[in-house]
Amino acid sequence: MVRTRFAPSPTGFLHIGGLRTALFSYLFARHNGGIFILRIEDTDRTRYIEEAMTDIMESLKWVGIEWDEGPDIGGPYAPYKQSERKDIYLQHAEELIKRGNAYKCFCSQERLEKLREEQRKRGEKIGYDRHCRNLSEEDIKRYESENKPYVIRLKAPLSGETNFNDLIRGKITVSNETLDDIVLIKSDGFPTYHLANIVDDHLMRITHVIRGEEWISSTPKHVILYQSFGWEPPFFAHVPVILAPGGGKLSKRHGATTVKEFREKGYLSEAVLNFIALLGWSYDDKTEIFSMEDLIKYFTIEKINKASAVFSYDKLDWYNGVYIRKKSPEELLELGKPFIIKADLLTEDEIEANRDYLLKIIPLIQERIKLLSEIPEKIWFFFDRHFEIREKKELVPKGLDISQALDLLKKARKGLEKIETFTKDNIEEFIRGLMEETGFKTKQIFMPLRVAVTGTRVSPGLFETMEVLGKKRVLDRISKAIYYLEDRKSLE
RNA sequence: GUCUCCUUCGUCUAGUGGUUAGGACACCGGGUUUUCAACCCGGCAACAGGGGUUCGACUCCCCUAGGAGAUGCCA
Repeated sequence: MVRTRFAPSPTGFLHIGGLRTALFSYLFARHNGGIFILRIEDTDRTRYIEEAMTDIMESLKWVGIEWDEGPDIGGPYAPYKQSERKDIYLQHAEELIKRGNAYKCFCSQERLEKLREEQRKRGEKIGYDRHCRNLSEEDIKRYESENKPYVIRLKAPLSGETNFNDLIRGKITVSNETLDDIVLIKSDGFPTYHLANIVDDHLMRITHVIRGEEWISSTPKHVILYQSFGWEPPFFAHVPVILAPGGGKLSKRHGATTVKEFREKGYLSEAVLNFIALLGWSYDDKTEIFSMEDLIKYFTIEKINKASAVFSYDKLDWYNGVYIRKKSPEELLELGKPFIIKADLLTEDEIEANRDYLLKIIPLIQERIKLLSEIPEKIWFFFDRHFEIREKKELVPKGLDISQALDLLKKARKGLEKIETFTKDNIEEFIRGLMEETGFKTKQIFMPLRVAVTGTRVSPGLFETMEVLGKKRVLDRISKAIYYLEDRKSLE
């Protein structure tokens, strides 16, 4: 039985890179009918952020990643929060000391810093000098009786080499001389990532460790840890990182970085999911659109790329447009609601009261937006409370003068008024006729009407827009434009 | 500095010794058209460099360069 886990530390909101690592881990488990576990690695209380755990869970759920065991739902190997498992790690570290594979180190942090500084200065390999590795029994006893603070370190082999087989990169070998005696238990009694992670992965029967490539250089030490316990290590797969456009880490400077931010900017979860799945993984040479179901069906580790991928906001935007166009008006309205409210366009109650109207508006803008957050700016003019002719000058397009525009608007008002059933087909029939009658070019006739009715020169199709607005609004707005032009008689 | 990993169009990628090196995004051009989109058609554009191995290398090996990560009582 395949068992994978996502093991974030709650030091901030879930990053898009973390989401992808979680996704790959999740997909692998699901593809193989296995179990996916969420484990919170909160062993660094100095960086702990209260809201982080909630955010991580909400972000995962948002894209449809669901765990079978986790801190909120428990499971056969609970608890799934490392701060609640402190004793387990301590016991294991002591076990290692007994086996002669770990030792107490009484070196102060000051000494270690000084040591590193000197090593750097002399251009030597930087790392712990194993000062306490062979302390005599008496020294240890003495320090202990003095209550001197200590950490527990792993005794790494001094010679030979350690290797492991990475499912993505193949065999990775390091010379043991380059290894350090890593800290297992900190002086505050909390375990480090290395210990807690290995102990939990073993205890929780994790079969495949799928994590970011920043862990590659730690893995040999982890392998030694497994060996020291006499445990069989799991399979490892280190997935490439996501880079910012131009290289380097993805940061706020480039745009959204946390899942929460993407959500708030108006990205759809399907788009984010589809996009990140294809960042470092591919199915074939042509398929671009994948649902979660598709991903589960097709996902294999072999198709994960070795090289890191650069994040492309352009492509994400394209995906978002694709998924927005797939939505029904009802769904899109539901998704757009928070954005409409946030932009102060309508209140929650107003949205409900205008539900049918909005459902007719949505299809008109659906293929014109890439982000949900663009909805308010595309539909504002449908609401009288906000309506104004924003681009008044455009009432009189190039090639027409004011009196011609006025004449046109008046004729249009008159004709539109006569239309009994105000449908786009009937409107079109009339306006086409008006074109013939006046002899004006299409642009010259559409633009004054478009500006009068929608307030700006960019809008959805005129006939559909008019139909949705309804006869009364259309006529009122045309009248408004006429009064404006008559009043001015000139447009400076 | 040392160690490890990585390297196909601007970007995401397909490719597993013999291909006109394919697709997608972006970009450019055209079509449709009522503005903006959407849509359709077309175009631009890549095997980091140098050595090998081989009848033949994008594919295998080595070196160099570039990039990334690690080098923490952070994960």
